[in-house]
Amino acid sequence: MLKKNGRHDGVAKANAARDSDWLFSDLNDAQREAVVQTDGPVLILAGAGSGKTRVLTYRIAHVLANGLAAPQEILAMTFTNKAAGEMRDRVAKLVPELVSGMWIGTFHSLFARLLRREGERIGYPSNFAIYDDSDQMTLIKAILKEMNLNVQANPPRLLARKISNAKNKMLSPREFLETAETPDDDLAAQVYTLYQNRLREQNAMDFDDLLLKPLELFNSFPLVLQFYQDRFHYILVDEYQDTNHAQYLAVRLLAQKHKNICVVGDDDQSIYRWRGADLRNILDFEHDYPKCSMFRLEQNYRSTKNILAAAHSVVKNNRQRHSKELWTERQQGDRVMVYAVSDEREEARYVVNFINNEFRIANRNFYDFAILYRTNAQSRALEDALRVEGIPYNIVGGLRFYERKEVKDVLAYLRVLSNPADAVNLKRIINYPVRGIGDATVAKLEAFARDKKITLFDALSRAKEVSGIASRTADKVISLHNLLGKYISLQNEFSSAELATMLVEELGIFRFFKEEGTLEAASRADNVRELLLAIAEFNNANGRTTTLADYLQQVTLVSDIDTWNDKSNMVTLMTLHSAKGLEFSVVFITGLEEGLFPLSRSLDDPSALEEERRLFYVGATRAKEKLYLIWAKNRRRFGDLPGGAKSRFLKEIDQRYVQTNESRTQQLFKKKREQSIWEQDRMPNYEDESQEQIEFKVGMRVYHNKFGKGTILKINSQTDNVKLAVLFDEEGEKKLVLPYAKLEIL
DNA sequence: TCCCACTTTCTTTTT
DNA sequence: GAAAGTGGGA
Repeated sequence: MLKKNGRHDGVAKANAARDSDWLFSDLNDAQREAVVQTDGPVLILAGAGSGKTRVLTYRIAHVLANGLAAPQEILAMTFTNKAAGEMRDRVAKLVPELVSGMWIGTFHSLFARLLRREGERIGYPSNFAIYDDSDQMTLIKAILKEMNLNVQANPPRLLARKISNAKNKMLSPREFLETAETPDDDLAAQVYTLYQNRLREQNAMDFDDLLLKPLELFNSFPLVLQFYQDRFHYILVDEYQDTNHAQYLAVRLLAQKHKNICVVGDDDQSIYRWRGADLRNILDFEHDYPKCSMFRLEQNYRSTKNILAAAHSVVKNNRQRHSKELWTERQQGDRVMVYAVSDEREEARYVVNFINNEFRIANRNFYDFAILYRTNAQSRALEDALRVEGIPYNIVGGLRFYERKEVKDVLAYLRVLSNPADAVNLKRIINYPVRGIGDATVAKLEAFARDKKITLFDALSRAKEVSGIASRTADKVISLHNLLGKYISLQNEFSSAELATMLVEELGIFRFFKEEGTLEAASRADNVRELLLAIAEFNNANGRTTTLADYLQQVTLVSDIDTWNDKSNMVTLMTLHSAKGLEFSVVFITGLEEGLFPLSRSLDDPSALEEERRLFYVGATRAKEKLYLIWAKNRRRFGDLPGGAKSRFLKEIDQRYVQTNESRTQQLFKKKREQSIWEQDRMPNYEDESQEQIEFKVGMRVYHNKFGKGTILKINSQTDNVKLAVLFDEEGEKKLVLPYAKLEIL
């Protein structure tokens, strides 16, 4: 990404002239060749930081400026909305008058658009719902219940994964059932069958369906396929290494007529195998499109020589890759810093110190820094340290706004209004706010609906007919149906923002939070307010004609990175996965321990391990000037402290590019060992320092950084975790688990 | 049907 | 230490 260098200014001035100056002034030879080769299939192998987005956007601009195609004849697919938005903006800078009408977006959003237009043919009315992971999980749990199966013996998460894997292999429920080899798979196939039926009944699709249903549509309706084949003269795919089989097939079908398909990718940056991404799609491109042109972009404009060389020395250990090495004209730069620390808290303190140091020695801003980790759970200790130091930070991922309970509740109403067949969301709100319709009643209604072959929503209106539902309960059910029915018909008269506002008012949600009176309820109310604001904003940005379904789709298909604001001056914390495609002056990769990065689950699977290695490569190549790699000897995971071993990736780095500053504790340890070499080697036990459990006694005054001061009432040390009952002066009595509660003795 | 207290799980990564 | 799930009692 070359967003901040001055070269773009010249570009902005260029207009859509036939012979475009910018084509020559802004691109290197390889990039230019890739841009002007517009005919036929093109594979661009673009290394990290080699300007692949630039090539894609210039290619689109080139096609448009030279009249090779009209905007609506261009289809460009990415994986995140952020990437799509960036691409659109950059094309707009080059050829401002030619951008509207292009299909630029994520696979999921573009395919959803296609399905809203054409899905009716395969039985999906245009208002179909999109189920996210949690909807999916809710549905699977309901199915297990229906099948009288134990949730504990059959973890819904596992089933969801199996179903998704089957879908990614394009196996129908029947095919999956036929190929099932174990009883577990057999069961999964049965759940899959019901799951797919329920989705259809509820006019809903999950994320996988968004990619698969277009294929179903194309296969059943060749004329529809033909229409889109004719339409899209130029097709471009970003991050091609992350496409799965369905995406591969869809792209191939769409490109069949004009064959102007251009894919950009880097096999070294393929990190979504677990989501069905198939590396073969990029490795076999030449085979699939025999007459394709191939271009390699190997000049890196981002990182220093040291960073690039260090990253390469790791990734070259992978066997499944095109061999290649990036080069750069940039300076040698500092060596990559590798640090060993005692635990995650020290790790966080180190990061904070480094940030402060970088501020002193180099003239940096907060947005120059990124702290990367393998799992979201690692952010906590880092956040604590940043907060203590008063460093502004921004977390990408973690709890999303749209995943908060109160937000989901209101959204659930809107989703039912948009698609009344959506039983997953209807069940979510059927007793929210509490209106005396319990599980037993819902179960009877569901049975009735199934028996009469109607939707749950329609069953609500006939509650009186359901045997076993008391008359008073049936009245409540019917009044809910009336309420929903009223708003469903109001949809045509009011914008979705107005509708949502009226609904929240009528439900008395704010009143409900106010009565609760707690700080937490107030913040929940704020979140609902924010949601209403967001809906209004969406209406304003996209015009009043936008439907509720449009808004809900957008909400469901946003990713964490889409909402990240790279202009705010804050340190960014995020997972390595989220960091793909970004760049920062200074990058910290934390938690480089065997078992965490690479993750333990991948240790015995060579392909998975290679993917972890690519993830390391992706992380390291985000850095422009400085790269810090940190590992901790002890890290709290699952409550206990496994002795962490240094990640193999650290050992694989060519030491010529590395500077290792042993931590103070490690030096002490080394010194001690030298003094008494005959003594048994033992890692210092940091836990003993921080948790002198014997010190706590009943009656003692203590301090907790959330609850304040208090007195210990009771100590229960029978279990592994010592539990304390403490009477806090402000907050009253609380039960605390010692290893988690950071209690100080006063 | 609802509420509270207790237990269990969470830790891969995401459209 | 949070969130989600479970089970007993009102």
